Amino acid sequence: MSAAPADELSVTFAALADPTRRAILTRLSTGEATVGQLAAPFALTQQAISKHIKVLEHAGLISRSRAAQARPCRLEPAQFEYVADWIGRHRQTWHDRYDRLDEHLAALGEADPDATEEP
Amino acid sequence: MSAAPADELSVTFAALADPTRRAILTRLSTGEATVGQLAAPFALTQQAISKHIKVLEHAGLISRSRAAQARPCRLEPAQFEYVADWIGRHRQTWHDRYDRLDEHLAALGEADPDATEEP
DNA sequence: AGCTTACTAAACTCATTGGTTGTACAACTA
DNA sequence: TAGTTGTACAACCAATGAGTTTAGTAAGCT
Repeated sequence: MSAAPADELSVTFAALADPTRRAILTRLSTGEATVGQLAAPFALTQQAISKHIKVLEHAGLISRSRAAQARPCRLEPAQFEYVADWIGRHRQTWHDRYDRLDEHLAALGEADPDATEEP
Repeated sequence: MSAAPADELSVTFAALADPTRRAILTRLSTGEATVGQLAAPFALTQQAISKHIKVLEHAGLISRSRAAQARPCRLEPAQFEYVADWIGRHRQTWHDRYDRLDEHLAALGEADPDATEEP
């Protein structure tokens, strides 16, 4: 049955949900690198890394240029902003609620039976 | 061959990589809700939602209590902080590099053929 | 006790994913 | 030109994931 037609956020989160790909991103945060350079630290075939890179590229997290035979990769920050934004909004909403709950608990701490509340 | 033994960050990102689950989280950011309440808006069986909830709980993004037969769910903010932190660090690193690259390009009045760099 | 409500568990599809090998191809090097 | 380097593509496989149906449990209602 399979799920949704792959919305952008899902694709991006899915791309981040793999330690190998996150390691690649971490490596790229120190500068551009070719597929071979990225593959070197891993006990995986170059083809496997190539696939991971394709996933990251498709998610918009990296982009690639061309330099002779090499295809150097670099981070694409806009997509990071995108996911950071989504997370941030949810975190914020929670904090808002938490603050209200805090007030509420503080109010209850006064042992005032008049304190009525609702969701 | 299957990859890693599911590190925490991977599990959490994977949990976020589904629009249904993100919708559930969005709903929960407006307050606690039971499985039935969470299932209502979706064209999915309640069992499917129950599975999604289990995934979110396993990822530490939500927690559940008990109220009669109901199992109300609520957001668990610590995990949001965790992923926000990871994203934030990478975004920051990139910004640092971008700044340096900027300086670098500015400093580069004329051609320097091999400007390779590393950590 | 029996019925209903709210949920969980198990068994089964089917599609996707992460990995492999083997091959191909384009761009440099000798 | 021939050989090497850097990468991609295709076919395949095992494991996971998202969904279903069918039961099963547990708490409240009458």
